[in-house]
Amino acid sequence: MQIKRPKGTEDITPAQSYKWHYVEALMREICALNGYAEIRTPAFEHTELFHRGVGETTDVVQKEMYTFDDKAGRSLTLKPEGTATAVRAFIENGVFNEPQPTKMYYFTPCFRYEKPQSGRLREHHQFGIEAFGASDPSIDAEVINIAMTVYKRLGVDSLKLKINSIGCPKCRVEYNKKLKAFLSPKLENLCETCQDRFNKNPLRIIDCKEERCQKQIVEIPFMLDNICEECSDHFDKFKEALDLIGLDYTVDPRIVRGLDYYTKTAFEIVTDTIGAQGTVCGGGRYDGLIEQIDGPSTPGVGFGMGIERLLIVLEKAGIQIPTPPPMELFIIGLGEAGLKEAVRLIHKLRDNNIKCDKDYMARSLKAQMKYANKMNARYITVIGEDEINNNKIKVKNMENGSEEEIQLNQLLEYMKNKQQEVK
RNA sequence: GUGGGUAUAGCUCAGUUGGCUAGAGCGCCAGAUUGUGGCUCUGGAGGCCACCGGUUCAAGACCGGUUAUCCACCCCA
Repeated sequence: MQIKRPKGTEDITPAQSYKWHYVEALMREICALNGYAEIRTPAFEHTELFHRGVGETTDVVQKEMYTFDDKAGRSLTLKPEGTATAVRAFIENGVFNEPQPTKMYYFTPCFRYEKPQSGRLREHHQFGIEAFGASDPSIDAEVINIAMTVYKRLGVDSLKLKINSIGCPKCRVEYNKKLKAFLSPKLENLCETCQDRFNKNPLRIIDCKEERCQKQIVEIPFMLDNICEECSDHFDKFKEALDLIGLDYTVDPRIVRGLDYYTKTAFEIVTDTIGAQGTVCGGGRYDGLIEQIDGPSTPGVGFGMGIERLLIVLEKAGIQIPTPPPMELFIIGLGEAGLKEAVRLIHKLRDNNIKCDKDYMARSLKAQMKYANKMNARYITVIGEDEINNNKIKVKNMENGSEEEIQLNQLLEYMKNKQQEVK
């Protein structure tokens, strides 16, 4: 039986990887511009990190984690998301001793044991950023702007930004009371999951898609209408900052993120072009998280952006990612002497940053021409006995078919000039 | 975890009410008088028709199971 890739995973083949390079390079550029530096962290962590960081009541922790014991009996878990790890590394490496805020980004695989569908994998990749140490609402807006800028620069302008405030622990206590008071008379009309949510995390009931639940909660009090003065003030200034940047948004009191650590700002960037899984970026503020996992009391805000979903958005929008630059020169060696000269030359040219190649398949001249054409080589040259003896070669422009005769020992200079012309 | 769709060449797919030596396009390889690509033409390689069992004289087609994959729910990026 042929071995196949595990369910919900994807291979990124050489013919596809340039797309990843392109979007990652763009993300790095935008991060650098905004003062965010990369952090690289392990793909797995002690399981406890996610129990404490992501939250016991979340679906992610309850049923989606890839957890296993290593040979010494430690419980480890493949990262289901990026923020908890970033926070752990921030604390562990004492990064809070450096000038604040700490602004960083990462690319990471994330693993969740889910049933795959369009835009949903068991291993997916996230581009994420986190800003630690600042509670200023303008940094919430900065974080979101980075996400929006990535898409904007790629040519996507059809996305919608939805924002909400889900309060802080202080106002949430009051709100939960209010929620429960509202819900308890309707409790038996709610679905099973919501009845469970009622005790563990009533806020999530707002998010339920069950029709019977939606019917019951049309007049449910929203967190947004019940946040404390501090949170309300933060939300106002946050919106103001979005306005100053010029970002369009809609306030959606229904946004409740699925991870427990969020406070105040919560946001989603959504599209309706890629199927049911339309959230292309999600994030928010998590002012209690760092303390929660034994770090100094430090506010934070960040997002995760799914790279696979981003690529689907681009594909659906018909946006072409630029292909890598073509080969400058393909050298066709003929005869023993010509083949040797081809080997010598391609390495000499490569040492001088000329992208070039030769045949390795013992192909005929014609077949090599065809191959060079398929590789989109800009120039080709044929080198055999005569060329070597006379020190003269013809370099052919593959775009227009024209040929120029030059001296063999001038090939490097000739190609350098051609390279200059392009730039 | 629940529901529905689909499994035939590297890729995209045909295969008529069960009757083949299982096909096409693209891609790959080779050639079209021996040192010049793209277009065209010719040829070739490549399939246990997902797997296991059943019905039948006969199964790629029908039935059952398994697995994989796609889509949706839940949830999320």
